[in-house]
Amino acid sequence: MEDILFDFDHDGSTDFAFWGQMDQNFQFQSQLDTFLSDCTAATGQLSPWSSFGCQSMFPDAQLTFTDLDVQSPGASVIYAEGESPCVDESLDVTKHRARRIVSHQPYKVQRHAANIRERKRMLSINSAFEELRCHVPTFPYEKRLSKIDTLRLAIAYIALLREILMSGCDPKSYVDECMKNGYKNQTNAIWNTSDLTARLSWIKWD
DNA sequence: TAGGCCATCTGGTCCT
DNA sequence: AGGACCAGATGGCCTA
Repeated sequence: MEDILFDFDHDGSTDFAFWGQMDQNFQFQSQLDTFLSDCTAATGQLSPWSSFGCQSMFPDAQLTFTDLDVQSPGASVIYAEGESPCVDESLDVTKHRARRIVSHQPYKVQRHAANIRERKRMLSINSAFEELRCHVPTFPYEKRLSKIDTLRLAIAYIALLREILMSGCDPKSYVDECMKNGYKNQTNAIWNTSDLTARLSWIKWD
């Protein structure tokens, strides 16, 4: 489980923070869309996201309207020029806090949003890798290919398929021939050709 | 325990 | 201006 923190500054005067325990296996994809759209829709009022969406995403989460530096774990506070932490409990404290937070909250909000977009982007890249893994030949007992191995094997596989096409031979007999005699047109092959042809031998060609 | 792989955060740059 | 893309840094997990 990982501690996470979301903080917001909607209209420059209101500030609230959210944090809770997040399961590492949390399925982001669908939730991210909701999160981003709710962030966009958020106004000075308590948003649907804060009261409902968060709780559905993070069952044991806490939602508070509070001063970030007091309650949020690990949150850093940037003080405005000439300011220092104040212990006065007057109304000025509220203004002081608001001004202090305003100075850095917009950046943090943008950064959180950018982080989420980046995570979403990486998810789409990873799903593409998963799809690619399904299209490259692997041994039944082989462990999951890494990203770099997936790319290299895919390159070698495409090259070999091109060779098969150019040769006009029966694919299976071409692979058998490669197994026996080695792959003749191997150039700059990062992926070991015998590995590739051995993988291809597992393919049911008919 | 070192090295490989991966997810995430972050700041910079480019593009729309 | 905001989002997409990218690469570097960092830390966690797993395996030899």
